Amino acid sequence: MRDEWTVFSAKCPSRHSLARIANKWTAMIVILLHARPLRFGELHRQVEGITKKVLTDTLRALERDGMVLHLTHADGHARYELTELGRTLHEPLRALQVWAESHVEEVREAQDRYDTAVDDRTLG
Amino acid sequence: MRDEWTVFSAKCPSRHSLARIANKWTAMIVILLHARPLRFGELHRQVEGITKKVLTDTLRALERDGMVLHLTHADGHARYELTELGRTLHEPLRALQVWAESHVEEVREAQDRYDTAVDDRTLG
DNA sequence: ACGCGCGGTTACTTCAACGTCACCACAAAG
DNA sequence: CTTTGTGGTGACGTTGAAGTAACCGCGCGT
Repeated sequence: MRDEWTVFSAKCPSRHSLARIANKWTAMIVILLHARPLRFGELHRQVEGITKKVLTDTLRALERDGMVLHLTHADGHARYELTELGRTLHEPLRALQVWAESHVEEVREAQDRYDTAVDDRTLG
Repeated sequence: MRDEWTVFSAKCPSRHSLARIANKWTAMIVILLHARPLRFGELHRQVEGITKKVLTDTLRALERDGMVLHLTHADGHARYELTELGRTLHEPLRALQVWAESHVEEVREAQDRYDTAVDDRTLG
């Protein structure tokens, strides 16, 4: 491998990490787990639209990459929680959420402009 | 739509924005374009492993969402560049790159631990 | 005039993500 | 001891994202 070990080189391991964290499900799960450990069903309800399968797959992937732990608590229930490593992800991912929510209008307007421009071109 | 207008509600438009920006190709393109406007071929060479099709698709999507412009410069060549809106994305996405590149080792170790733990379980 | 590289587009294929549904172990409630 | 809810797993099908390859108009060099 050459010196520059960046996400821009296809085979650099950081490319895999980037793909894992630059992902909407990862972002939502990490943000929720940052507040407190959650049970499977709690996550499933809070992340609207995710299926049980995708939720389990994502949680397993996050466990494998060392961002999430699955631990049985004192009350006998298992909960998912962030590892040290996972905690360091919260700030950057939370920034994405903030961006997405605070620029909704600008994005919608841009889409409208783009779509009517395309319509004008195709319809003459 | 109810009051809470967050990425966690499936039909909130911010969910679409989150999906667009929480994406490895988006991240790489925005980071590169932040330095300076680039031509198609320059982007294609710098984002290793991306195909022309995926690159065009991603650029069109970013144009539509108001993050990127496609402008012909004084030298007669068209270049892609960030809009005002697109510039505001650089910092959060750059943070993802930094994270990915600086935690390569920790992630690799976690994967090793996870995989050997799974092996131990399945192989007895 | 001719080939060549650039910046795509298009048609078709492949593959990974995701959805659906059935099922299961376990625990608590009735 | 049946029923209900939780927390999954696994098989299977579908969709959408991405890969492949061929092609094309344009400008540039020769």
